[in-house]
Amino acid sequence: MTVTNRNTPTLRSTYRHGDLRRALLEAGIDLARQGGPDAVVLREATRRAGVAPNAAYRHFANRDDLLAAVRTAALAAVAEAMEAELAQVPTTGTPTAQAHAKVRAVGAGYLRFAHAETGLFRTAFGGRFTVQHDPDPAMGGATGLNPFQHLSAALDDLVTAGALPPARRPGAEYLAWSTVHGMALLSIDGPLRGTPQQMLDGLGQRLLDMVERGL
Amino acid sequence: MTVTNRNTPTLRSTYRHGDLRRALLEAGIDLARQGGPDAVVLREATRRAGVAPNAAYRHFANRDDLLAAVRTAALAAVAEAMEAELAQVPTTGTPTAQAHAKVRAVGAGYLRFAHAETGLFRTAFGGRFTVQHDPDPAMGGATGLNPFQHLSAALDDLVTAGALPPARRPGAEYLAWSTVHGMALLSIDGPLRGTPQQMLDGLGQRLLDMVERGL
DNA sequence: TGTACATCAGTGAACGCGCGTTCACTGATGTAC
DNA sequence: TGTACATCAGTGAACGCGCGTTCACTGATGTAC
Repeated sequence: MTVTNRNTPTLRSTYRHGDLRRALLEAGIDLARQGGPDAVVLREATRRAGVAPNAAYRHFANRDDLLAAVRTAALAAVAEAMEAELAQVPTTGTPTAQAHAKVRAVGAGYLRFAHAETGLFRTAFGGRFTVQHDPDPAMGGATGLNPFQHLSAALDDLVTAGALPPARRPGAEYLAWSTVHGMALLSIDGPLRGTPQQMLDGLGQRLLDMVERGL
Repeated sequence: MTVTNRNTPTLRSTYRHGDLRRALLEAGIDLARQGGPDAVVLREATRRAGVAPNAAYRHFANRDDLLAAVRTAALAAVAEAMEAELAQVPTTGTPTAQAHAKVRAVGAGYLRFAHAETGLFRTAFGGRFTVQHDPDPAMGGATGLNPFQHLSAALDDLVTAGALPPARRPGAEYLAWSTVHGMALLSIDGPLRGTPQQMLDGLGQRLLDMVERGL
């Protein structure tokens, strides 16, 4: 692992702390998990890492830089939740049925993540955010696809299976995403807050029915 | 207007400032309009009203109390946007057509408001919020209906007109609201940010098509 | 109508808070000879 | 292998900031007689 090369800048294999960057990032993720993006406080992260406040500046340009790293991790976690749902889609059944199931899996993963990991969800999608259109290993699970790309892929499958007219494909991800994003937020901050998971799941399924019929 | 009664606490008709409560509230609304809920800063509101910071405590219990008043005003503004759209629904046409048009009007009002008054929208629906189920003059326009109640009424009309099976009515407001809420947020904070109003309107119409078909 | 009094809206000054960030530093580690 | 040196991760102390909020006050206004 430790390859020192005369011609390239020397990379130290260890730091005094061990791996302070990772420790700070993980503290940040924990803070986000509990309190959303505003809870990602640089000083608190250093406190949890057992280090002086300014030590963070060796690893992150500033507080926003740390927050951005936390957000990337949160996006990856959303992608993993989707992948967990996708993995449960049976490979039996018609291509059409499978394609529909995949779209539902992506949506259900999103909704369940929002409910189970509220703080991380709000960190990923709570403030301003954009989506990348190219796979990025940092943002996905095994596949390297981010949440948006999982949705796109599922919709493409729907077209391939003949379950969605190609003419309706453009922009469809924004319609589907809107739907599921809205319910996620209503269930976190809005009037659906406090609704038991079971009812939320039922409502989520009705929502996905609506999208299937409506797209 | 000034009725002084021996048996009830005396109500002064004027204050030194004139009406500091209103001045602070309006400053707060202005701050929210420009920067969302976090921008509603008590000290800044007093600055704009030309008054010492602590003067606010004569009229609001604390900063949260001021924010709550601003939020109520923001909700009323959303309701008014909906009412403006509803007023344009032609009274000709079948009851079914009218009912559909009303649902669309409510949705379009919501989406347009989110785009035109981003800060107020985020103040109304950005953080934790609940909806009242009883009309409250403070929250509505002429009707006193809040945004949620407008949506409910429109869906009821859809059932009455026979365009929505009664069995599907319960919970339908959450499905419809989710859809439109999600797009509103994607167009404010998400990947739809910066999309021109015209395209957003088109996407919004497709979204409402989807809801109509899917409900 | 005039005067003494009570009310209470707004003042002026100060508080503690926790934050992000900068500075000059120190001393453990890796490197060159 | 040993020694002198350079690097740079983490330290310690301090900063200015703007915030919400509390305190004792003052003086314009309305009220009672």
